[in-house]
Amino acid sequence: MAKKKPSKTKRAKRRTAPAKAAKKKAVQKNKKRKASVKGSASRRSAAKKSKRAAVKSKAPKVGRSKPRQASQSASRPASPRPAGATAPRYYITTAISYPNGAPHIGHAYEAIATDAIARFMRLDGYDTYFLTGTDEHGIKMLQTANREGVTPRDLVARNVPRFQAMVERLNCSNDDFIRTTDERHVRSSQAIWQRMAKNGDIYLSKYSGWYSVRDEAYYDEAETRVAENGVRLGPQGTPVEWVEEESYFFKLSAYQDKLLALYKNVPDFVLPKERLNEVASFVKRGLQDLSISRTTFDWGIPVPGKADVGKAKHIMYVWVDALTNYITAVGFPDTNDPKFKRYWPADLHVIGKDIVRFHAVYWPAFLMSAGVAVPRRIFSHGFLFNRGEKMSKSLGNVVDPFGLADAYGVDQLRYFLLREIPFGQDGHYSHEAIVNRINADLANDLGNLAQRSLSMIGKQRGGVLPQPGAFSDNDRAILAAADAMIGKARDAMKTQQLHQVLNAVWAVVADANRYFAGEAPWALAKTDPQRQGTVLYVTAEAIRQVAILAQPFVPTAAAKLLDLLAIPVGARSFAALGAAHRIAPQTALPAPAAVFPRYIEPEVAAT
RNA sequence: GGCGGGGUAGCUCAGUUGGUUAGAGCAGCGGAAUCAUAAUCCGGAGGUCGGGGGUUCAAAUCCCUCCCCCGCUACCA
Repeated sequence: MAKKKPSKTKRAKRRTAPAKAAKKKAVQKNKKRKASVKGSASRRSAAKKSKRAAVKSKAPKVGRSKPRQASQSASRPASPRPAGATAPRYYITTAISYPNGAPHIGHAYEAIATDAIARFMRLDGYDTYFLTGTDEHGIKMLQTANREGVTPRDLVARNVPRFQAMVERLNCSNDDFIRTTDERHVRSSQAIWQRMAKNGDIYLSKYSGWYSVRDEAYYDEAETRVAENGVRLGPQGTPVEWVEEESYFFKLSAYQDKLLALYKNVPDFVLPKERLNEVASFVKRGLQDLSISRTTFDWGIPVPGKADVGKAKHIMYVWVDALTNYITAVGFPDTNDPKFKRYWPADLHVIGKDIVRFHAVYWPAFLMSAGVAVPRRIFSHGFLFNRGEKMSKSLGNVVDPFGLADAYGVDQLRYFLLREIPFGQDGHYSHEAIVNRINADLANDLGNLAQRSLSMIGKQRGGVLPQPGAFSDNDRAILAAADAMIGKARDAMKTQQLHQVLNAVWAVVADANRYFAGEAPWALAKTDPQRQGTVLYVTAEAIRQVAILAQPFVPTAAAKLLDLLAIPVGARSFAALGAAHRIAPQTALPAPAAVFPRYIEPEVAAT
């Protein structure tokens, strides 16, 4: 996922190093079907690396960056929105992406996962509001623009559309795409600032430390050393000088107890759980006040009011500006806005593990100071690592979201990322792993099952779904397994275990294949047509439920499959699952067509 | 350095209030079937459960210790 901006506190530590690399491990292979029943999941520890990366300390804002994506798209195939005034509401967000470059797979992963959750909740009857967007201010943006000889505004105008296009390409169903350069966000940020100031939590002081012009970073004195010639050098070997800059500070230190109380009262405020433990221990050690403005550059939101102290013109530094996007989108500062009243506090902020602290510490503290409710949950996902270089060999640019989508298909990419990686843990992707999932789970297991059963109905049943006879024990068993999916899915979704949802659904696909092979309807065609009809009916019903539950993950293909089963668009929500809504017999079905094509290695041309 | 998590089949993992022959998926091997997207089904094989001690009638599961990996954090220079 992504990370965001760095933080800094007065002297901050430097850390610049980006993440490291990946671990090792090998690849996996697999082909055939997979699907196991129990699930496995384990999310346990997510390993990860990243830590450094995040903070930096440079002078002014600096960039955040990374993850998330956004955009609102209009496409969103299946996934009707129930909404309705009486429906429970669900507000979910991704972190906003830092568009100082092109979107990468980390942004795509976060967008896809968040979209799957949003679609799931919608299908389950929640009036869901899904937000994503871009975090456009900061010194990194300014530096990138300068390097390229354009203005920050030009840079943003050029890059943001790519993020919007990515979200659309990935078939994300976001309801809004916020940009921190939106006028609404400027007002919102200034409003929350004033609320915090009014509460007595903002004061003017000095942000100082050993600053390296070359590194554009502040260092702790301990990180510096004096060279033989008397020049003090930073860890990178560059000269540093003592700099004091006027800055506004937020009294984060005053929120230690309140934050600890929050973590204690809401044990699942941060998931996976290990992350909350880390955050809590960090807070317990004591919090320093936070520098929240800068005067050395101006690409940011101006600090409101009498902010211009002396000659210095302050702009907000990163976090206040960035985090506030979540309330801006629902109408803040107008707390009477219908959207604000309905959707805030957010139910879930999906973010990268590198920015957990900012969301679990700063954000709730800002909100408490401003007198606004805190979000209900922060879910931190892991990082993705490309295992091996095989991917780029014959596929060229596959590491970028658009390239991956072109090479494998959007549904296939979504399925792979959400099924292969326990949500919350780091994951690896490789061409082999993706192809295995596509062919084994999608093409062989589900696609082939649908194809063989539906084509049988087409060829031997005149395209009409048979009227079933009395159900046998085997019939009842597979139907019961299908009926039980939604319960398992909801259970897994309570803690965003997306891979477990898919695990439960595909376990039924495996059951259905065993059932189909065991009943051998192709043989029954000659010996017992009535019984064959029952088997085909039961199989179609199982596929129907699988397809409905697969919609959040593979929206386009699932919709296509439901079309093949002639399921009305209005009967595709989770409310249609279970024994009370069996597929209607004697319905004319359209001619079957492949829903999940098998991935065939492109001809290597080659020499 | 402190705290926390983890080292189980080729790969990804599940399994710990201790107890029959340690499980799944994928890969691999063999067989069946032939409706289907060279897909499906079945079966065997495959593991000193990181190493070493210990407790116990019995330990992957408990205790001690060592090695390695990862995360948060601290500090040393």
